Amino acid sequence: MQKKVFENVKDINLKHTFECGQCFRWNKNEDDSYTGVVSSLVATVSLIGDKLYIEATDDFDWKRYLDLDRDYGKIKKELVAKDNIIRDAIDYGFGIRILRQDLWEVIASFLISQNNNIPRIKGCIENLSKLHGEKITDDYYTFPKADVIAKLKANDLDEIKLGYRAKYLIETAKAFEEKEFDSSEEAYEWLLGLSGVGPKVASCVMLFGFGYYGAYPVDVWVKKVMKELYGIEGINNINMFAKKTFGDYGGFAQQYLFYYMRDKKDKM
DNA sequence: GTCCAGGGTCAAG
DNA sequence: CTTGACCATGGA
Repeated sequence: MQKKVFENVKDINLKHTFECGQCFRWNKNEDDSYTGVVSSLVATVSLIGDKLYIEATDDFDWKRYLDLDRDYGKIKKELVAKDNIIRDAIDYGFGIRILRQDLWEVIASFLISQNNNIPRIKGCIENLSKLHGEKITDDYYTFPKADVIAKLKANDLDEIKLGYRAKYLIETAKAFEEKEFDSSEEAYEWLLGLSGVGPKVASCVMLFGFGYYGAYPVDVWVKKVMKELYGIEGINNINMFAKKTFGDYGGFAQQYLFYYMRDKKDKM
């Protein structure tokens, strides 16, 4: 076991970060810590005061993964300065941090997410890992790599119950490669060429996989929050507004708004 | 039984 | 460039 402690950590809350819909493999424990699979390790993260404790089966760059070097206080301040409406959403999910996740896992996960709900997405991903990932400990398996999925036939995924998404996953696994891009536009166009990847999934991958923080993924919840809080409808109007108002911080703004809208409904 | 979920594809207008 | 039927699955 590798133990690490990060002291004086600000602007982080584990529930906000792990349950804001950006990741699907972290689960809450009874003591409010979170256990999840990242890369090829299992880790448990707990936050006590401003100290972050991490216990993992292997060494890992947690500072990068948890984006600990970024000043989220500054980002929140600038967002509120440009748009007063987002204040409630930021107060609600004040501890969100955007994780630096593995590119392939993000592509595959959000491909599965289409027209699906988060509990079921998590179930699909867990079953996919159990069936085709590598065993780490008794209960935890790695997310299967693209070349493993690429070798499968459609019926190899039957018991995962991915529905029509199964063929997208295999086709995209075949086409996937770790690539370098000269610009974000080029990366986005490459993503749109993948099977089962449209504007929304590609935006999520830009944000969560490539770390392009100007991305503003629009799903049913963001549509809802844009209509109810801003009175804006239509994908083009939403995109224009987001670019104009949030600019390079669009991804952060989107996460606060998404979490606010989606989590809040459970408490009404 | 109907509606909905972090939508995309494809054909038609 | 936009619109709409269709796509599997399970929970509400």
